Amino acid sequence: MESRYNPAAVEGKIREFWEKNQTFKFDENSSSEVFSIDTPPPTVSGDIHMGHVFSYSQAEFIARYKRMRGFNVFYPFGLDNNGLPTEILIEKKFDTTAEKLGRDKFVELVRKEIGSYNAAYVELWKMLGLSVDWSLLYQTISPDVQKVSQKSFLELNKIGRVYRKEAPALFCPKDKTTVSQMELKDKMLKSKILYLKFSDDVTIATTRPELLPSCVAIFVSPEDEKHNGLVGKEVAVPIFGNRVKVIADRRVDPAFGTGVVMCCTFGDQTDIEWYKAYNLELKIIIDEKGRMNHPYYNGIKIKEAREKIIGDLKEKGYVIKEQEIEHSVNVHERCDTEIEFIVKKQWYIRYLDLKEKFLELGNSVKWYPGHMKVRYENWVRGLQWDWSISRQRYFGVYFPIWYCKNCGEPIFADEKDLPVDPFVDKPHENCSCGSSEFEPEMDIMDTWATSSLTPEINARWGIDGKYVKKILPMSLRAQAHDIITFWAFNTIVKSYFHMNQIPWKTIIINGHGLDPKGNSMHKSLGNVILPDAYLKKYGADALRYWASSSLLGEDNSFQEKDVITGSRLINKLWNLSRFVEMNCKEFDSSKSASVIDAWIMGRLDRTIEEATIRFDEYDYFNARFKVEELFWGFANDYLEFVKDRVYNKDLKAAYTIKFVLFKVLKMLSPFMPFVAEEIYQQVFATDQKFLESVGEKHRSIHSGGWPNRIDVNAADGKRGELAVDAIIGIRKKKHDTGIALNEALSKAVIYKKYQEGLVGSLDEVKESMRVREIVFDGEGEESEIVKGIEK
RNA sequence: GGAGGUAUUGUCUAAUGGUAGGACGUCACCCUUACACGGUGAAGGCCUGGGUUCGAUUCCCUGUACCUCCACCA
Repeated sequence: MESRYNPAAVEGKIREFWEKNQTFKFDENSSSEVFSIDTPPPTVSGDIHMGHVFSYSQAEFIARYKRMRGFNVFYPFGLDNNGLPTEILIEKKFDTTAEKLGRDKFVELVRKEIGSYNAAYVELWKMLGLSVDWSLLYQTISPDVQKVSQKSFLELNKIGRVYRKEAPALFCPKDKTTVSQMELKDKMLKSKILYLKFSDDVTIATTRPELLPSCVAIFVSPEDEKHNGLVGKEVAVPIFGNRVKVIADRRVDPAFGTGVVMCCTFGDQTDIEWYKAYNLELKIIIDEKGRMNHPYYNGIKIKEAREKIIGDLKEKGYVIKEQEIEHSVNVHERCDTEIEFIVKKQWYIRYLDLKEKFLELGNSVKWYPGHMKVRYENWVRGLQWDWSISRQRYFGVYFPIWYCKNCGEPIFADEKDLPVDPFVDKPHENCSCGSSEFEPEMDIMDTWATSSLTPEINARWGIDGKYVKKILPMSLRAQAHDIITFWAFNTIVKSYFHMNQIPWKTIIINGHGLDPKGNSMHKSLGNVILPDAYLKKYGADALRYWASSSLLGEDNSFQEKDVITGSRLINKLWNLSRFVEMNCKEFDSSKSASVIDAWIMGRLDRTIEEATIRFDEYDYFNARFKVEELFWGFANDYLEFVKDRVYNKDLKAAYTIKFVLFKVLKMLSPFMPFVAEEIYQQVFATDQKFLESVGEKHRSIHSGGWPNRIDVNAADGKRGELAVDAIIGIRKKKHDTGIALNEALSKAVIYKKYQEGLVGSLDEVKESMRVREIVFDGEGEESEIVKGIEK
């Protein structure tokens, strides 16, 4: 072995070794129980940062553990490269927009460009040592996945779960697309609130004066005595002069503004509720390009419209008061643009009637940590809308639909033709009205409509179906907590509709990797930390060590020192292995009589038990913690105590060291797979005699052989503990009196009460600390063992 | 406004109904034939206020702070 561990060189070599041996290949013919893992396909929209490293590593520890436990692990990977994020990526790169290029050219450009991003992504994940079966790689934009997604849509249509409806939709004027509830965030914005005089007794405070032409009613609170008298009357809208009714509704807060609200179609969600509840008129004044289409404005932009009408209102004396306020508004999370409402025909998935069912399904999945289920339940209970899946964008999965140019009827594609591109393909038959002229559905599907199908995609449902029976429901879903409400939820929805079962038996929810100050990493904050430099400097194992440094579900800030700690552990493991290579070539695997050997074996046994229990609960952190605890005791105490025995050709001590290292290496290998594999190959794989003694037969350390409990002599182990305490006591005395640890002592004095307990292990204590004679004298304090030492 | 989570030394993070372990940093000592990318040792901590208990950092309640999600914001 090299005297120094070189992660960069070793990791490359080991990756090749795994690839050549197909170590992580899912074995289709195996009779072993399958463990299938559903992992998030990362959005291909920018760089992979430490946050990704953090969460993906955590699922990976489980994959490696399960594989070693003998499961036939199905561990696929996906790339989410359709939809808006991908479009924005390419638009930025070429400083253009889809609108400028036109649909066809734009889609072609994205398709061409996306390949290089994919490759870079996969490369980095490989560098990090994800034990994925890369032959199972999927992309959400691939024809196969489009097929699955379109099939899902057709199936939902068959069972009456999709419908098309003209409905108010959240709309982003900048991206020119409808967005879902999920894509909104709050933002504090400075704004003006105007107090507008509608009549002598009606003054309305509004931040959206430009919506005045779409004012269809006025609302007051039923408890508002000041304005109660107005209910039922009609009031004229300033400038436009049309008369609108005053209605009482409890959604009005009499204390806000003037206590009187105008309802415009639409300014916010309450407007929509009122519109529905009171069957109000619909006045659309913002078009799909985000421009005002009311004649008064003549096609100008929303912000310009606001300026224009404020000027007009002031001029005509309608403005009583004007205030600067700061209020939070709904903005599109990707571009920070204020959200508008438009009315449009959209495809929806109808599921509001199934809340109870979804709660029940959520209950049949095991959640780790358990409290994450509550978030899911809150989301389901609070659902108010069906799922809108239409997006007015270009690059994504197309709806498999055409509309008859004559009668407008939608024509659904045939399942056997999937995937279809409605812009290129045509229906096989004429419309029932006789027309043969069709136009394609212009919209694409919401990306979640596709990524909610990852279990079905992995199972190749609708492709060749080859894994449907083998892997569904999947054993495990791993994801972060921020997308419980859509990814986890929507996946459950789709699995229920298509498979009538839960998508996975267990879900683990990881936290976020944060920046060193504890803030989440965002490009806009400029605090994104990329793994590349750290990967180069410390290696993948050390980064993975950081990723395993907090409990499942907890956030953890990235600290370089944690990576350094990981590389210290790696270094120690390496050097200890070198010791074994140099000194433990010869060994005797028969039972040792040493109580100190029994002590370390006892600790090893307990560690195996605990690490196994922890891992089975997806508590990788404490599994690692227990093993590490044992390892440092093994390296700094046990090895130091028995070194002299090994130098003096004690072959049983040599075997004990080799044995413990072997088991520790196995248990650390899910966390630091590269160095573990390298040591396994160099020290153990070629040692036939040792492999036979432990019954090991795996080519790779990761292929199997998670340690089983070992047979230990508990009584000897207990005596060993006292001997170790005595040794540590002498070591401390040596330190306190300034005697070097390797210096010989003529005598050590141990308190009398320990005499009995040390019968049979005195020689080992003497040998470890190089003491010629041990005598017993004195009573001593509670926890003290050693009274004194003499040179 | 609602829901969930978190609060441990200078920093990051565990465990625990009987005053807390590790890492980095700090200090002291040691180049002991695997490792100075090392070893031995030291100093340093349980957010506030209640309650349960013989005893609480740990359980319960309250407050405060922070994080996440949801709703609202005329």
